[in-house]
Amino acid sequence: MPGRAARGPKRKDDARRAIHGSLLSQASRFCRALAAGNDAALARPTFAAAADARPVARARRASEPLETRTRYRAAISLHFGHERCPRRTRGAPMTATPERFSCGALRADAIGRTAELFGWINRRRDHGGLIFIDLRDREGVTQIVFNPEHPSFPMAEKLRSEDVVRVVGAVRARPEGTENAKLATGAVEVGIEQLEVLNRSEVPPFQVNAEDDVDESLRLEYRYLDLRRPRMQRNIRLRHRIVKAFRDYFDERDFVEIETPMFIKSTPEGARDYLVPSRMNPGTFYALPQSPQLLKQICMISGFGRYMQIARCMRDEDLRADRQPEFTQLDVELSFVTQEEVMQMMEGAVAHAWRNVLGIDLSAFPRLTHAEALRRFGSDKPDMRFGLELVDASARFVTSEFVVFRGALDAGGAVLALRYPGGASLSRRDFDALTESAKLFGAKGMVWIALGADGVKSSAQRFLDDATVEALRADTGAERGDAVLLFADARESVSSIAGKMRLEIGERCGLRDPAKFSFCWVTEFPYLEMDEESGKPVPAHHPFSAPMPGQWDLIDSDPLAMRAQHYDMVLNGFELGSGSIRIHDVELQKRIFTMLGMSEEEIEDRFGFFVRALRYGAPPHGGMALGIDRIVMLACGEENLRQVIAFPKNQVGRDVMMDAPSPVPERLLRDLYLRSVAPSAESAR
RNA sequence: GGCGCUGUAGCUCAGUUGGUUAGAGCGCCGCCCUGUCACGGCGGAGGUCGUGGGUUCGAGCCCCAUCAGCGUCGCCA
Repeated sequence: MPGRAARGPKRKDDARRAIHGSLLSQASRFCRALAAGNDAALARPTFAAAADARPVARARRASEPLETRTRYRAAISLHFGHERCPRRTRGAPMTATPERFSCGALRADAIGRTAELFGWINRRRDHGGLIFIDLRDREGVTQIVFNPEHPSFPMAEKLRSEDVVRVVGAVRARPEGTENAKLATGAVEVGIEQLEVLNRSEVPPFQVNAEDDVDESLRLEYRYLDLRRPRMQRNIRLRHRIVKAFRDYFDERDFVEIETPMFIKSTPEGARDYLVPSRMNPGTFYALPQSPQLLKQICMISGFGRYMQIARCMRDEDLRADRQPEFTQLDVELSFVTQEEVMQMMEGAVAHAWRNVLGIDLSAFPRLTHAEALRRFGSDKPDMRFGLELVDASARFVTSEFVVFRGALDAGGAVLALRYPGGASLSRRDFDALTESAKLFGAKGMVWIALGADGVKSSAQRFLDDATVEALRADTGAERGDAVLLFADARESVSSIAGKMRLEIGERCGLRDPAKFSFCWVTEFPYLEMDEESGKPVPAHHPFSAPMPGQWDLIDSDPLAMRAQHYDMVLNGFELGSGSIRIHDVELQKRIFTMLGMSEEEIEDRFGFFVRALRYGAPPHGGMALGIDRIVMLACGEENLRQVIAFPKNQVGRDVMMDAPSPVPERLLRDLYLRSVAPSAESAR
């Protein structure tokens, strides 16, 4: 017995190492190809062939600024997707013969064996006297051949796309010259022996076997068909492996995954809550968690020391491409840690996932302070994939006669300059359009300077002397053929405008490469910010973060100058998540609440349970939460979260497959002591 | 709540200055085809041009309103 116990784990370790090793070698091949820009190795051959046959589709794709995104997706598909050689062949043989195979598993070495395959009809090629079927399952596609002499031939003539069948047949080499190099299983085919139709499919509303873009609400309505397609199979599987990598990483470091409740107390701060009425407690409501923030802090007070959870969170706010009403966080909290230790731990987790899932070794994340991020990039979530940093050109215009700039400067504002590589080739009309997009970001205007080969042109020519132009050129690092854009306004708004224009320029210049991953940390966030509505200071994030050491004294003298022990992880211009060292001192916590304008009673009512917990030996602690959906979205090269969530909501929070939310019978409302006052379908009629 | 884009066949899309019977590719249906693999060939069915109103001799096209989808600003401690 002791012997067996000792052998078990060891075997498991060996297996893990073996899998690990094979992944790493796959991954490094992938990375080498990416780095070498080896399109031949990266592009899906079927995709390339499709593009040739469809000039219209090809032209549309070529006109996309992010054509590289498609290339990247195709590349990861090769390694994680539908046509990948299966990592594990599931399902050992049920009997001696036939052996069960997945549709992506058959290779030359299976020739001569009898295979049993289950799958969907991907495509039927009927030659009258000979029928080929591409049978598809989650692993790939295998060609089945029906000869007219075989009794199943008439059945094969009736097979249609998405019918579900069981097939038994002999694995054999394809006749010489008919091998298909585009297919992993292209060397072999299965000669039919038995065909069993397990289920029929109606004609699907869109083609499951094509990579075409289909209207997204139709995809959502028939999500099960959409999920059958290689792209979504790949995304959801990649998601699983990233989540598993996180769980493994934290498990190896003695973290405990603790499930926190979905029905909790509404703490009316921050986002709008989703509410759940309580039948057993008339007139009262649970809230669904916006995050397990207080619960994970209480886990620290409970002495768990190292907590993690793949946590579902819900926020009832308007949606965006990168915001769903329910989403998933990698939630982490540790006791007795410094900010530095939390950051190292989280950076390690992400590096672990990238190495093990994507096969990419990340170097240490650069760090910048909040102030620095705003100054250099005009954003607290800078896209560090490219330079084109903002340049403060205020000093160049202090004596300028240009009223617009002088006005902004005299009012304490700033003039910011931005290099536009290759921008000199733009026409006046192009610059006008660019100015319009700047105005959409809130700019009052934009001055452009084109450093063309035939001289300098500008929208503010007569206010710019040669020395100023030369100075701006030197400041921004612009070269002949580039343009320099100038914006002037109050410091905060001009920074944000120029920051958004920087992204626009980066996009136009193809610098936002989805295959490039530029992580960074942003630190030293302001503790408080001025709420424009109320004119009162409010926490820039949440009221449980601790200020930077030694800054408590500022709370009375200069509260807005306080910095928090708060840090954000940023990837390619997306905020992946934030964390902080928390307040563990009950008096300090109450002082924050009080400063936010809460009375003693309100504190007790909303946070009494938490304040009480802090009194009983709460350890110093801190942590972080990362948005899994966004991480997976970027890892998949996708542009919106719906592509990495199996069953997402649309922009108004509807599940169009289930048709939720929906009205409920009056009786259910009565049980909950509820009455709807919404303008109902009835009253509308 | 504001702004922008989109809405034409089952799907993806064209549709000229407002002018006869609204087109293409894919899919679907039928027939033919023994080495295809986005098979091929021939034939066919399929349309409330999102909806309502207006202008006009005449509207897919112009105007107004409205609905839906997406994007975005506000919002998201």
